[in-house]
Parts: sequence; structure tokens; C-alpha cells
Amino acid sequence: MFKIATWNVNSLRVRLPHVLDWLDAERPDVLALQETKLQDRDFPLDAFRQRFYHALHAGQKTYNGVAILSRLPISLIADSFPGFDDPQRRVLHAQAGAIQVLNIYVPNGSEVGSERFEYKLRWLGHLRRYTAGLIAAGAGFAVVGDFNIAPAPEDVHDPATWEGRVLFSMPEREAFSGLLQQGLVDCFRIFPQAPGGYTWWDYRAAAFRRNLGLRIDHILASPALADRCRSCRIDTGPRGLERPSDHAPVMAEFET
DNA sequence: ATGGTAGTTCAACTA
Repeated sequence: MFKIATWNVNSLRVRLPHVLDWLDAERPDVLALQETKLQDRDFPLDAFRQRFYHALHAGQKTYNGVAILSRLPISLIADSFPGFDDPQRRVLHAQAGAIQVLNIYVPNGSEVGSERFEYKLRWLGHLRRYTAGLIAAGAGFAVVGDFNIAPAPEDVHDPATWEGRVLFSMPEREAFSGLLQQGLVDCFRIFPQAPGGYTWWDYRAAAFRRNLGLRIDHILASPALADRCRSCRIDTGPRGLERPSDHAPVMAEFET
């Protein structure tokens, strides 16, 4: 089995102990990280090397930053979408063993109708064009990361309240379903899941304790890869630790 | 339409 995981760590500097403990416990073949908030020179490469992980990082000071850790040697395919010159580091596409991983940190969008929201939709348009190219090329790949989109009412603790708000608005959900229409498969929904499966909980108002969350972190598989998916689950464990990220890791296993 | 918390950086911004 080949295990792929994704985790928005909201500062790798602060979360490194959690990430290392989790790596030791789960030993995923690939772990995609978002919001490292580090420049490349501050990336803790040695800590990962000691655990026999190769790593790539597209870093940025203060905001964003994406990384891929891999037990097999990893090679960079792209760290941006062609024709979209974006100073924000949100994309890392790499070959890890036999499969390609496209790690994304989709813009949050701030508020529906805002400048940042338009940037989010524009960004999602470039993503869609990029994945269309990968599918046309017949690549076996996974698109993983923080999509900042809850695709359906089952992915939202209170859909009525969230209706029309950023992370759950129709334009965002349509962008997500556009990816599924291309043939990408939401691995979490391949399998029966207990209700209330979320990946993000606001730090405020004891949201995690009350499970007031959203499922906005996803693992999408290309058609051929999806046929080999054998499990997908959210690990809420790290969200309950001291000084947690506001996101939980998601992982999927694929027949090799 | 605001508040609640967290991270980075140092008053304010992003999430």
C-alpha cells in the first residue's frame, strides 16, 4: 500500500514536533504540508532526513508555503501554474515514486465578493486548466491539500448558516465539482463515512470540542489511481493536542 | 455586523 497524507500545519516552525510525532506514528509514503510560513532557508530539512524523508519546499515568509515529504526520492515537476505569475507560494507538483502529487493551498477568499475572493476563483480556474492537462496526458496523480472549499452540505456542521459564505458559496462549490467532472475522485467519499467528518475547526468558540467544523482538506485521485484507493480517513488526533494546527491530517491508501 | 483565537511580526494583517 502507498499512503498519501495532507496537512495544513499553520506554521511548520510551531508545529514541527507534532509533524515529527505524526510521521513516526503513521509513516506515510507522502506527506503534503500547507502553510509552512517559512522561507526555504529555514525549512527543517535535517529533521525529515533523519526520518528518511526526502523533501521539496516552495517557501514564503509569513504566509503560505507548501512542502512535500516522500520516502521515495522526489523530483520537482512544477511550483506554479503555467501562465499564472503568482508571488504566493501555493503550488508544488512533484513525482514521488510512480505517482505524481500536486500539493495545493487554495486561497482562502476572505469574503464572497471581495478582491481576495475573485483571486480565489481565478486561482481555481488555473488549477482546473492544469489538472485537465494532466488528465489528458494520462498521468496517475493525486491532487491534495487545503482546498478551502467544503464541497457539499455533509461537509459543513451547519449548512444553513454557512450557505453563501466563503468556503461554502456556490461559485466555490462549482469550481470543486468542475474538478470532479474532469474525472477526479474525492477519495473520502469513495467509502462510507460517519457523519461529522471535518478537517478544519475555528480556533475560537471551542469549535473543535463541539465538532463545529468543515471538511475543506481533500485528496482527489485521477481516474486510474482512484480505482486503487482502498481507504481514506481524517485523523482528528493531532487537533486535540496542545497548541494544535486548526486543521487535521487526511490520509488515503492506494494499492501498489 | 461583531466576537471569539492563533501565527507572524511588532500594529496589523491573514486565516
